[in-house]
Amino acid sequence: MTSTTTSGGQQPQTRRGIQRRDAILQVAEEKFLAHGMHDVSLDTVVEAVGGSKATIYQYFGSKQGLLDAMIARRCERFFAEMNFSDTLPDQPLYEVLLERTRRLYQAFTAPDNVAFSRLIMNESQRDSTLAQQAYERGIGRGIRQVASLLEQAHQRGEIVCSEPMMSAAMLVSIIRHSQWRLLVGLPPFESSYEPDRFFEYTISQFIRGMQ
Amino acid sequence: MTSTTTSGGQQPQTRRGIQRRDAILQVAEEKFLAHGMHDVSLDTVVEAVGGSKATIYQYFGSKQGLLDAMIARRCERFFAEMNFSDTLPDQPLYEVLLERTRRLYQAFTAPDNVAFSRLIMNESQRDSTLAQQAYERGIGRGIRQVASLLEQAHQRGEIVCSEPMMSAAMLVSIIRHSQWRLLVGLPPFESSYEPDRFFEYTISQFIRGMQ
DNA sequence: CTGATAATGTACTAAGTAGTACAGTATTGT
DNA sequence: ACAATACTGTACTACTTAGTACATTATCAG
Repeated sequence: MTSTTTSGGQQPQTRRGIQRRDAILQVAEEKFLAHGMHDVSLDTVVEAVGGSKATIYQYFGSKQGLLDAMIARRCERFFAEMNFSDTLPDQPLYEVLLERTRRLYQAFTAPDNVAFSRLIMNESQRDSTLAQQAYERGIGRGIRQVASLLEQAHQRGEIVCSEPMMSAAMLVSIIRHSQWRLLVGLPPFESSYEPDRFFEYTISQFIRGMQ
Repeated sequence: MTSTTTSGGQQPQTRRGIQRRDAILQVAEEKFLAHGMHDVSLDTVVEAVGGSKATIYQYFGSKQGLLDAMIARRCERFFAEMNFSDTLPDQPLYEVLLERTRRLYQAFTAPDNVAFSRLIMNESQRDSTLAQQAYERGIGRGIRQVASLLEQAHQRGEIVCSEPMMSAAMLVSIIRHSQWRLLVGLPPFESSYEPDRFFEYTISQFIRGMQ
């Protein structure tokens, strides 16, 4: 994850090779996210992308290597989405948290990211380091950023918050909860609330608890 | 899930058959939880439990049937653990919620149940009804019960809570969050808090938000 | 004890699939 | 244009594994 994707196979050397590698990753991502790694054979991938397995083994070394590369690629994109500020703007905390929560919610409940979470979680049984990094740079980062906002609001005197990480974890975990529901095919909230209504209510109560 | 486990294969007719069926389920459960269904072959199961595949197909019809029976069995046990009261005892709400939260936490973070959640989630890609039922009777039930407690506390005048389901979801989702962390091999909380300290802090803030 | 039925071990089949060898084809710098 | 090199299609192998056929052995009611 430090070096973009060196492990496994050789890097392509020609323009065509680069395009082929990208196309393979693209198709593999679709298939793996839709059906899970175990239920997608390399022959299926080859059939959809054209070419042959030789190319896949050339660039990725193994099926696992292909999955790893696909995961690394998706992580990059996802972590880029998560690039929020962690300095508290000059607005009421309520507005700031509402906006931040909405954005995190959007990111975590996008269908592709729901499927991606499932994949990551499955793979964590084989090797957990990947899932741990995805956690730290995904939801974990979201929590730390919210904690930072809370700490600044505390220093500003807007709230009293002795344990920003704990409070932030409480708030952000409701997003993960919605993701979990979507993962098993349920609507994102217990009753058929609109997200906005849920967040407005929740964040109100959350902030009132720190006053 | 309505009829205990009829689908798939034939029920055993002799005492020995019943014992064999149980032994197979026991071993399958261990293996499936530890490594995931795809990475455990029936030959592995047979090797561990003795006997032969013929017996498995006799009782369960297919590998999928064995998994389904194993899941049904675990669900029964898990749902029994979740059998908490939903009438508010004559104690401070803080005490009640703290106790309830501790218990839910115990249930959801027990290693077997963490592994079981992973299995359920994987299977939800193939057929989501099972995962949905597990959700509704597991964490969903926990949320509804907490909501009921909140509603009673509201009527008692101890708190103001216009949307008990929303508030309950906020509180209970932190337990699922810990489960998720354990699932990927991280410690259950962001920093190395003791569970009790985390819950005391969180529930205090949670209740203060409803006053 | 005995016949009927249930359980199970042996020995297979059939199918799918990860991974490879190698020859032929495209690409690219000069 | 022309090597040199990178790429890729064909055609395989080796292996795993879900599922089955059938003969043998255990169980049990009367």
